[in-house]
Amino acid sequence: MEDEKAILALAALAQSTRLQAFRTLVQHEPEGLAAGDLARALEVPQNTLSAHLAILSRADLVTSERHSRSIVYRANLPAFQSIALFLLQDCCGGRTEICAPVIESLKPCCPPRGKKEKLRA
Amino acid sequence: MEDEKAILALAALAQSTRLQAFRTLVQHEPEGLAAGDLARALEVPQNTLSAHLAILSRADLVTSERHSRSIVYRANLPAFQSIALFLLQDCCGGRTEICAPVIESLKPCCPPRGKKEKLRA
DNA sequence: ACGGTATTTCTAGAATATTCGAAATATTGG
DNA sequence: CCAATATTTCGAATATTCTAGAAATACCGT
Repeated sequence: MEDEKAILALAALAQSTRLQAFRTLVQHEPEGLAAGDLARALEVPQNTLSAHLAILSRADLVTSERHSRSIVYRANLPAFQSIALFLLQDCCGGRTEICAPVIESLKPCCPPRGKKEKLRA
Repeated sequence: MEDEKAILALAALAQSTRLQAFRTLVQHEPEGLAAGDLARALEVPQNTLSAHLAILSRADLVTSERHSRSIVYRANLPAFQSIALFLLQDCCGGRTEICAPVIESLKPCCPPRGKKEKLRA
């Protein structure tokens, strides 16, 4: 991932309405959420949200698909993973020991495979 | 980590000079780099870089310490880890299966330190 | 085709960000 | 204290972002 893409994505998430929107879309994976429903959920005018969704879309963090009258938005999880990876590798690239703690912290949240969901803690 | 802090950090990194600056500081851990040296390395006027460093600092992504005449900046790696964690957990919170691939991708980059070395809880 | 619904585009004002020269501030050595 | 060095603050020009009302566009059911 090139810097420009990463910057686009970071900037897209660096705004409260958009961060909330992305979060909400993640929670509604994989069904997605119509633009209007999302606007209602976030209590934001539809045209304002539309602008934010356009920014998230340009950053490739969300995808959209028309479903009859509505346009259903979905979080683009692979793209999001790429951003996270880019950030961490950017830092790991120089310093191997930096990411290990992050991985450790992540494990309880995301059992890499197999084990039952222990995450109810 | 609250949203506001995360947004501050994301916005701080969502700018090419600042992203470069942070990256460079990570590579110079743990010695750090004087503001002037960093400006020279990035080929940016000192006062311009100063403004960017102030933003990174306000976002808690870098720390600074005076060393005689120079002010030495360092990447705040724990804070950076928090951001990465925040982003990933934000997403993992709703969807457990999302982070696993990220962890997988991260492993080759950051061997979990063969030893059980429990990096400082 | 018409009326109703869903979403986006247009537009514009206010707020914020970026850049950098010039001036100001802090620190050290003599 | 003075001169030299390192960094930050100030000021101003330019550019971008955020917001939302109004208008336009796309779609569906009848």
